[in-house]
Amino acid sequence: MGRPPCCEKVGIKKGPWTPEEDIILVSYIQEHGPGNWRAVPTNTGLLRCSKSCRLRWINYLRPGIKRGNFTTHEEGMIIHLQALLGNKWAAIASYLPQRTDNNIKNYWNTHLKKKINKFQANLDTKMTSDSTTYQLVSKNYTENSSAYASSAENISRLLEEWMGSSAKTSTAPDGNHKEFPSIMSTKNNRTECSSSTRPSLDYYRPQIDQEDKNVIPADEFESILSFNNLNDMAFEISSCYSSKRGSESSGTGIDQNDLKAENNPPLSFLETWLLDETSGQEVMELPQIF
DNA sequence: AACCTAGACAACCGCGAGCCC
DNA sequence: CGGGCTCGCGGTTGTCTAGGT
Repeated sequence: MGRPPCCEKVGIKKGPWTPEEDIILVSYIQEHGPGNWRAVPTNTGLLRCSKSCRLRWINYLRPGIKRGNFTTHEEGMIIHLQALLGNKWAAIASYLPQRTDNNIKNYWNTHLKKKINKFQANLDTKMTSDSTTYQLVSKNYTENSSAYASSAENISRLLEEWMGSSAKTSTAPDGNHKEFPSIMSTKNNRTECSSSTRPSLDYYRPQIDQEDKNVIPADEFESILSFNNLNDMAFEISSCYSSKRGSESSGTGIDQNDLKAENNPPLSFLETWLLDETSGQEVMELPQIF
């Protein structure tokens, strides 16, 4: 077919955007709105291809983009959504409205994948027993995520078993994050949930090797996987789900605030949501396990 | 001080889907 | 129906910078 590659035209600039270019692009979009990217370079005089303009806007200049460090809450959401959805960064980003798919993808590749790999390596070296649950946790975080996510049944089973054998709550301090100047600033509205009835995760937690700087601190990892994070994620997903369905969900009589307040196992809820989404059922019920 | 290396993030590329004519 | 165009997504590469030697 031989479609000419993007930005192959002579005179098209590549590389990092300058502040001047950003200003031109933002000014144009403020006036005309995003879209019709083909016309942007022509009308602005920018020596960039339309695709580059679009990416610059979406990934960097668009209002509402939160930049800087990810919070542990966001990390937890990404980890579990990645396990559920695979490398569907756009889908994952839809649950983190302040983050772009590119941002999440980069963060996954540079931070989270390593963290999980280190955690797994640590588990492999430290845990020699043949615990069923260890195998479950280990399996959960090392299998190819895409293949793993391909089976809703498998997801359901693993998550349910995993939740059934976890998890101890730990306070997850939010990491510092910088807000993009002059853009929407949103704070996490987090609700603490009691977890007194849940068994300790200590058994599955990696042993701490003080001399090994590569080992992820157990507290940090646990905070990522903490019940609070999972519960928040379930709540946020349920909110999105609710907004997707609009009046349908109100017909179920389920109050999303109630969902959060009642300590429902979040992954069971996720599982329900996932399966429900797949089957197209109208009624969403929350199993009471604890 | 110079060089090297790894980490972090921005930007690019190739491909596919959807739309329009 | 088919071809061209545009947009969006996911993978990959490029660039910058901080830390180490």
